[in-house]
Amino acid sequence: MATPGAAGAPDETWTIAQIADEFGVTHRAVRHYEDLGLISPRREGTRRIYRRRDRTRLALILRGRRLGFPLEEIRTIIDLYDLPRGKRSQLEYVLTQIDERRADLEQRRADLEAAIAELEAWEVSCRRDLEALG
Amino acid sequence: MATPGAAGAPDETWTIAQIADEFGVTHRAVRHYEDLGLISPRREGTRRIYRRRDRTRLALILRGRRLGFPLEEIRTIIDLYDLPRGKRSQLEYVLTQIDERRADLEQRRADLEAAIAELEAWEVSCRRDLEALG
DNA sequence: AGTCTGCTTTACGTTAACGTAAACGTCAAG
DNA sequence: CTTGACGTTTACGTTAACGTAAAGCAGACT
Repeated sequence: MATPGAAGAPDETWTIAQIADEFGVTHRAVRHYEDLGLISPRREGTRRIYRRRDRTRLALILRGRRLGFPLEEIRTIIDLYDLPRGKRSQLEYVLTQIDERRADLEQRRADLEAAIAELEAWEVSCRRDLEALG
Repeated sequence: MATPGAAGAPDETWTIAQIADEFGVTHRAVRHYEDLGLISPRREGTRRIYRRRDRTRLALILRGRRLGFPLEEIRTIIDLYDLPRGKRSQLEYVLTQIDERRADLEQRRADLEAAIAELEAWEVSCRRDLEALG
């Protein structure tokens, strides 16, 4: 679509404007993520070339951001994905990291559920008051 | 406990150090929330006096913060709690606000579930690799 | 009286996550 | 060949959410 070759080819590439547009962020933001080492697109001369792997990472970054994680923390998380997991010690390290992350996420989930439940109870009470008014 | 009167009395009060300590934040943070209008403790002379209502608000603030909401947004939310909900128009306004908030929270929940599911799948794959190593 | 502890205001400093110009390269179209 | 459209680096600006002095009051202890 963006480059020659069959649609959906595994070596499809995009420019910075294309992915920024597609993900709804600015080029500045994308370059910022690169400065912090969250993505590292290839270069064609001086131009940045984004591939599927970069898109995947960007999606992870944005989700992490929506969840309120600081970019530095997001970096350590997605870096874990690329860690060589051949040796036992590395696997065990990844597992402990996963546990930490999950504990964090579970805490967030608890907060979320509480907030949602509160909102719903509130809504019910509002609707009841409304009906009482005719 | 902190002031004369029976424990659990509805007019119990606390100093800034006490609530800051109890909620695990700094006095500076608490005063910052006040600067932004998120809490407004009574004064005894020049000293701030915190009551149950302030504690409730602080709890809401901190949960909002854990959820990654900006303080300004948190302010508009908890201000809604104190809105007079006598008239129909006010009730309807609150209901629309509740809907907006809930849509936001549902989005976050989706992100959260996705992240957790991903982590779990990853963990399974790691454990499988570990077993393969003996 | 002196000193400590706890609280106060005022105000500048800091970090994160970009925004926003400035100044320049480059390739295809007019 | 000049004009755009798009890309690049460098660097200062901005907002949020506090941190961190600095300097002073007020009641309790010694």
